[in-house]
Amino acid sequence: MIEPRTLKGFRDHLPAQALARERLLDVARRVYRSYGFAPIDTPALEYLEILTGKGSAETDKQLYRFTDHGGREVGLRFDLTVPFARFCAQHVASLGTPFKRYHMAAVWRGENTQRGRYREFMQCDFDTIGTTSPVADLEMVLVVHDLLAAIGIERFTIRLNDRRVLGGVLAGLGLAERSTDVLRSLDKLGKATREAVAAELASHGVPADAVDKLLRMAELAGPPADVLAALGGLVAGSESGRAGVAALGALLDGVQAAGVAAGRVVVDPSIARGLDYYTGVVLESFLDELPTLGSICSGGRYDNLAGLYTKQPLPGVGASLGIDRLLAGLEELGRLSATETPAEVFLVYFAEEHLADYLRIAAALRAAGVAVEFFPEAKRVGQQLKVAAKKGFPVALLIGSDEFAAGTAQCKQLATQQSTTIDWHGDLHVLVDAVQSQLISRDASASCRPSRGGPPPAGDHPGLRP
RNA sequence: GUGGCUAUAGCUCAGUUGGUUAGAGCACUAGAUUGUGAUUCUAGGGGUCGCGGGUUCGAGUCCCGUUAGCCACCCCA
Repeated sequence: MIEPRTLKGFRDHLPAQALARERLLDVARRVYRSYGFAPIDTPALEYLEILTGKGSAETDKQLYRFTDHGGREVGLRFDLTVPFARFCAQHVASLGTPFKRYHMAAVWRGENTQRGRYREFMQCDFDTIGTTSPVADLEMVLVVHDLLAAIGIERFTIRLNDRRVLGGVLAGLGLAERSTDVLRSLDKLGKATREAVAAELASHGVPADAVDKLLRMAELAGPPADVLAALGGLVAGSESGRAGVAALGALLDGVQAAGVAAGRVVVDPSIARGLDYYTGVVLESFLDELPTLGSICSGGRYDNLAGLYTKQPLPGVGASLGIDRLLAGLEELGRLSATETPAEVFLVYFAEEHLADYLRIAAALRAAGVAVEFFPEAKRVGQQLKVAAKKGFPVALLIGSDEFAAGTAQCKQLATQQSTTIDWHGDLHVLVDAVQSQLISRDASASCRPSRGGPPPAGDHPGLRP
C-alpha cells in the first residue's frame, strides 16, 4: 500500500476552501477588468536561463529546476513577473503600449514553509507597462484598495513609500553604497526591537548619528501630510528624493480625489521591499487584525522590466495579490464560510414514481440560472435534509406525493428551518419564480452589512461570513 | 537551507515516575422513526499511537533518524 501524502508546502484544497478561493479569484478578476486590465497566461515551465537571468542568489536557490526529456535545462516559474518580462520582450510589438494585463496563476518556490508560506501558491498580478505616467501609479493603489474592499475585508492598511525617498535620505547620510543592507535592516522595524535594528545598522558600519536619523525617519507616522513634510526636510539635498516626496504627495491627493476613506492609505518610510527592481513608489498591504501574517498584496514601480530580454525600455508599475496567504489569514480570523456546495437549491428525492417530475423541475431551475443538486437516493427525508444543512445549501425544495397531489411545494430555508408553501399547480414558471424570490430574500437579509469607510464594495462578499 | 517546538480515531484532546486487550467528546454508519436536519435512546465501524530503527522482561511514554506542521533566522505572496 502506498501512503497517500502531499509534498511539504503543497496542499490539497477541499470544497469549502476551494470555493472560497475561486470566489476570491472571481473578485480579483472583476476588479482588474473594471480598470481595463486584460488577462494573459504563460507556461508554468520556462527555460532555466529565462528564470535565472535576474540572477539573485536567493531566487536561484528556491527555483525548482530539472532537465527535461529533450535534455533542456528548465525551471518552474517562482513568480509571475519574470515570465511577464519575457512575454513583453516577445510581444510588445504587437500589443503596443501602454499595455495593462492581469495574470492569476500558481508559482513554485522551494523555500521553507510557514503559516501563509507555501511551496506552491497562487499569485494574482496586474501591471501597466510602457508608461511613466503617475496616473498608472495611482491606478495601482486604487486597484489594490478596491480589491481588498471588494473581498469584504473591513480593516486593512495600504502602506506607501518611494524608493527615491529612501535613496535621497541614504545619499544625504553618505550611505548610498550600503543601501541594500541598510534597507533590509530598517525593514525589520515592525518585528524586531528598535535597539536590535540599531545594533544591526551599526554592525553594517553606519555611524551612530546616522543610525539615529534613519530610525527617526523609518518611525515617522501620523497624518500623511506631516510625514511628507518631515521627509521633505530629510531629502532636501537630493533632487530624486524631492521627486519621490512629491510623487507620494500627488498619489495621496489622487487617492483622496478617488474617494478612498482616509486612513486606509498611509505613508510608511520603513517600507522598502526586498525586490531590487523597484525604483519608484512601493506598496505593501496588511490585514490590521493580523499584521504578523505579512503583506498580502505588494508592488511598485520599476524603470525597466525586460532589460534582460530586449533593448526596448519598458517602464511599468504593478502589484501582486497573494490569495493563498490571504486565505490563510481569513481562515484564521474565522471569516471563511463553511459552505461546501456551489449549488443553491437542494431538491429532496421522495419517491421513484416522481423521478421524471424531479428531473423536469431541476432542469427548469437550471435553465433559469439556479444551481440545483438533486439527491440521487430516495433515502429518508430527515437524512437528506441533514446532508443539505451540513453542506450549506441555502434552501431545500420538498415536493412529495402530498405536494404533487395538492399542486404545492415546500421551500425550506435551511438556516432558519422556516418553510414556505408554494402554489404552482404544475406550472414550472411559477415554481421557478417563487424559488428565485426565496433565494433573493435570503441574500438581501444576509448581505446588508455596513461597510466602514471607502466606497461600497462592488457586489457581494464572496466566501465570507456575513 | 540553519536552529527550536510539536505529531495519539475524520476533528478537538486525555493517557499519571515506561507495566496487561489505548480512552472521551464531537463526527460518521445502522436502527427506534418506508415524509422534515443542530433533541433523545440503542447498536456499530474506525487507531500497527506520523514513519523507521534502538534501549528494555516490557515503549504511546526514553534515545536516534526521517517525514510533516508551526515558530525564529533568511527571504517573501
